[in-house]
Amino acid sequence: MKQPQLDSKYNWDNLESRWYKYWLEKKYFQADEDSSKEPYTIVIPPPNVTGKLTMGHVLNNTIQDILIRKARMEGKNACWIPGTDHASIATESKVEAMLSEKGISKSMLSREEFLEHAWDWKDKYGGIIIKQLKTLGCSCDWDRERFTMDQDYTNAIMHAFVDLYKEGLIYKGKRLVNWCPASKSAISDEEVIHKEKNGKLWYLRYPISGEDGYVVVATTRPETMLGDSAVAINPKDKRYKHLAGKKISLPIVNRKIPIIFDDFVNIDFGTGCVKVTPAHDPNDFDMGNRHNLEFINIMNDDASLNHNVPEKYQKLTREDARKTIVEDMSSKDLIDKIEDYANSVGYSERGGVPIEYYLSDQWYMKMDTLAQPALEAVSSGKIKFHPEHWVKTYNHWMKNIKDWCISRQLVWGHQIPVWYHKDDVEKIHVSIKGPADPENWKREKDVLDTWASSWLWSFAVHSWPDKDKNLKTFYPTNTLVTGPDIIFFWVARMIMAGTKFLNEIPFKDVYFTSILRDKDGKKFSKSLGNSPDPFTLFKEYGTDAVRFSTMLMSPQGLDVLFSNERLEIGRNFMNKLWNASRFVRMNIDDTVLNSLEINIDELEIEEKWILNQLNKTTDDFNKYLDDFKFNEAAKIIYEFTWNDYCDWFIEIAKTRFYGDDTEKSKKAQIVAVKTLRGILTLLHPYAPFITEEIWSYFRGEDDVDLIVAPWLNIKTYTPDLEAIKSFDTLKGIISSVRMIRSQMNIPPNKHSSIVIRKAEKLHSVINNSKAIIQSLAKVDKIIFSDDNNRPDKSATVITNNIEIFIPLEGLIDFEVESSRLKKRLGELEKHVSASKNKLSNDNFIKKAPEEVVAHEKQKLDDMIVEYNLVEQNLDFLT
RNA sequence: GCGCGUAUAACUCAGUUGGUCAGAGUGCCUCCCUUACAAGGAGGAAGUCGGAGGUUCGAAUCCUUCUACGCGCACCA
Repeated sequence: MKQPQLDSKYNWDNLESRWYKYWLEKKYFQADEDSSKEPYTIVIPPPNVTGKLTMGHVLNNTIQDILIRKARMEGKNACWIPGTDHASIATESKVEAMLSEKGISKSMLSREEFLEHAWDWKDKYGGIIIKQLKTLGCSCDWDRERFTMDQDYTNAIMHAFVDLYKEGLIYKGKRLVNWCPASKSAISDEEVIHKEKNGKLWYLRYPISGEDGYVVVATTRPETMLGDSAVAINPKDKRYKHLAGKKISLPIVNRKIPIIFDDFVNIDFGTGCVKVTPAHDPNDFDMGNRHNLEFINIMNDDASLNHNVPEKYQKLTREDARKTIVEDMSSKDLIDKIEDYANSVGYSERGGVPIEYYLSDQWYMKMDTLAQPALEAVSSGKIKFHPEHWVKTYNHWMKNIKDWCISRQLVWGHQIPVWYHKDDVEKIHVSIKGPADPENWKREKDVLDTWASSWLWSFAVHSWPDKDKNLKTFYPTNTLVTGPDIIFFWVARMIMAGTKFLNEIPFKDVYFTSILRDKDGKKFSKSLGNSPDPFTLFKEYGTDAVRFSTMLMSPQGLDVLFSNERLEIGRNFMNKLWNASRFVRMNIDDTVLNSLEINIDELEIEEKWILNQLNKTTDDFNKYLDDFKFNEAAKIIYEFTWNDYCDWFIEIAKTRFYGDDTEKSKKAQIVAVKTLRGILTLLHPYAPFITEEIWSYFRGEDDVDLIVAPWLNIKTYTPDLEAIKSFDTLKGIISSVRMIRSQMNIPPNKHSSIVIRKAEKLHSVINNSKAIIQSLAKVDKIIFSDDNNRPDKSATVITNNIEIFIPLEGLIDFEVESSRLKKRLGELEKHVSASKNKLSNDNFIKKAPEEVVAHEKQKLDDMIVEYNLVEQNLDFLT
C-alpha cells in the first residue's frame, strides 16, 4: 500500500523504472487482434538496429506515445508496433570498420562469413535502442517487435519483389548510377546530397587532329578527360561551323575523338565547346547514346583510375589524378586558363564522399504507375499531412518521379531473389524459393536498398502476404509520425506500397515532426557533436520533464531551437505539480477519495469557476490534440494547472481547509481532488510516470491505474455564468489591491483595510468571499462606502467599475501614486480617443455587426467612467 | 530557375473564419523564506506585429510587392 502522504521532494530516479515495469507486468501495452474495440494503430518509424537514441527520437517517439496513450485511455484497442531496420550501408560499414580493426578486410571473407560477423554485431548492439525507447516510457506492444531481416519480414520482401518483377515493374538495366566510392555501391537519387563547393573551371586546349589549331573546352573535372570520347558543339553556334567533320587528338591518351553537334550544348557557357565523357556524366551519357559514342569507364569501384587509362595514371585516386593531369596538361601548354567556379557537387549521404556517375548493371523499379494511386490518395484527402504544406513537396516529387535503383553492392541486407543460369547468363530465374536445380544457377549477389524493405513496413510487420487477423485488425494504421527529411525515402514509398499490395492506404494522418537544432539554429548532428545525450537529460531533469518540455518547445511545422535551459520549464512544472498534489493530499480526508459525488449547484463561486476552467481546458486540449498541436495542448494544461489551479484555486482552498466551516472544507477537498485528477488524466500521455505516481495517492478503492483510466471528454456543459462573472470580479479586486500594495512596497505581514465604493450590487458577493479577499490580498477590514466621501491619504484603483481605496496612512508615496494615475490616464486617453473615432464613423456603425458596435460602445462607456474616476482621484491627490 | 517555410517584447513562441486596451513562458527590475513548492509567491518595465503599398467601417490576421533568414527540388562544361 501507498503511504498516504507524498514525499517532500519529487524523486524520479527509481520511480520511472518501477512504473514501467509495473505497466509491462500488467500487460497494458498489449493490443488484442481479437478485440471488438475500435483499433488505433501506429507503426514506429523503425530506427537503425545498431543506432542509439537521439533527441530526434525523443521528440518523435514521445509524440507517438502521446497518441497511443490517449487512444488507450479513450478505450480503443491501442496498438503501437515497434521494431528496427537493418540499415544496410550504415551497419555494413560499421561491421567493416570493426573487422578492419582486427586486421580483417571484407574481401578476405566469403559472403557467409561476413554475414556471421554482421549478425554478431547486430546481436551485440541491436537491443540498445529498444531498451532506450523503454526508458523514454514508450508504451509499444513489445510482443509485436519486428526487425526487417526477420524470416517473415524477409519473406514479405521477396514476395513483393517477385510480384513486381512478374508484372514488369522491376527490371535490370545498364546505365549510369550514383556510385558511392566509400561503400562501393550504387545509391538512389534521394541518397545524394548536393553541396555548393568552391571549385575551379579548367579551360583545356584540345588540338584539332591534322591541323595546328585547337578548341578550348571548359571542365570542372579535368581528370575525366581520360574517358572523353567526343567534343560537342551546339549546331547553331556559328563560331565553330568550320569544325564539322573534324577530329580531336585527345592529349595524353592520344585518342582520336570526333567533334559532334548537339543541341544540349549551351552556346553561352564557357567556350561553347564541351568535352564528352559518356561513362561518367549523365548528360554525356545521353549524348553518347544519341551519337553512338564509345563509353569508356575509367574508374574502379573505389573511384581510382582503372586499366582503361595510360599506365602512368592507373590506380591513382581521383584527387591525385586531377593534380597529375593538370600538371601534365600545363607542361604541354594545353591549359588555356583557370577560373574560380562555384558549383554543386553530389555527395553520398552515408559515405560522406563525392559520388561518381558510374556505368553498371543495376536493378530498377518502374515508378510511374505505382505513383498514380499514391498521388491520388493524398490529393483526395484520404491521407492528410500535418502540417498540410508538405503536400506540395510530395506532389512535386511524385509527379516527376524517376525509376528507383534498388540494388546495392552490399552483403548485409536482402539478397535479390534472382538466379542466372550458369550456361546462359541471359536465362534468369526469379522466385522466392529459387530454382529446383540450384547447382546450375548462380544467385544475384546484390542486396536490396534498405528502403525497398522498409517501404513495406506498415503491413509486413504482420504476416503478409498472408492476410491474417492481425493484418485485418491493424491495417490500415491511423497515424504515421516521422521527420519531413524522409518524406520521399519512406512516406511516399510506403503509400505506394500500401496502395499497390493491399489496395488500401497505409495510414490516415501523417504528422511531420520538427527538426531539432541547437540554440544557435544549427541542426543536431553527430559530426558537429552538438547533440545532447537524452539519458544525461533524463537523469538531470526527469524523463517526464524532458518529454513535456520537448513537446512544449516544438511548434507544428517549425524547427525547434533546443536548449537545456528550456528543459527547466518542464522540470519546474513537474515540481509544481508534485507539490500542489502533496499539499492537497495533506489536507484531505481519506474518505473523500471514495466519494467525489457533489451537487454542482451548492458549490462556491471559485469551485464553479475552477470546474468550468477544467472543462474549457479539456475541450481545448482535445481539440489541439485532434489537430496534432502538441505544443499548444501542453501549454494549455500547463497554464491551467499553474495559474488557475495552483495560484487561484488552491490559495482560496486554503481559506476553506483552515476555516471553521467543515461543510465548506469538504466541498473544497472534493473539488480540489476532482480537478487534480482531471489534470493528471490529461497530462498522463505527456508525463506518464509522475502522473501515475501521483494518481496512486488519489485513486479511490475501485479506480483503475491511470494508464487505463477513462479519458476526459467534455461533450456539453452549462457553466453558471453568474458565478463565473462574480469570481472574475473577485479576482479583479484581489489583483488590484495586490498591485497597489506591491507598488507601495508594503510587506505582506502588514495588512491594510480597503474601502469599496460604487459596488452596491456586489455587496453580497464580496461579503461571501470576505475571507478570500482578506487572505489573498492581505486585507484586514473591508468597508463599503456608498457616499461621496473618500478616505484620506489613500491609493485608489478601479476595476470592473468598482472603486477601491486603500487607506495607507503614512505609507503612501504620493509621487508614486500620482505618476501611476497619470500613466493610467494617458493610456485611457489614447484608447478613448481611438474608440470615439471609431464610433463617430458612420460606416462603422452601418457596416459592422451589431454586437461589435455594442461592444465598442460598452467599452467606451467603461473607459470614460474609469477616466473620470482616475481624474478625480488625481485631483484629490494634488 | 521553381517551390515551401519563417519574420510579433531581449530570447522562444501563441494569436482561430479580419472585430476585448496585442498575449504566454524565459530573462530583466522591485518586494517577500506568508501554514505544498525559492525549481517558489506577489507585482512591474518591456512590442511602429520585417518594410512599402492595397482591400475593408476595421488588418498582426486577407491581397500585391520588396527585404532578410532557413529548407527542398532542378540545372550546373
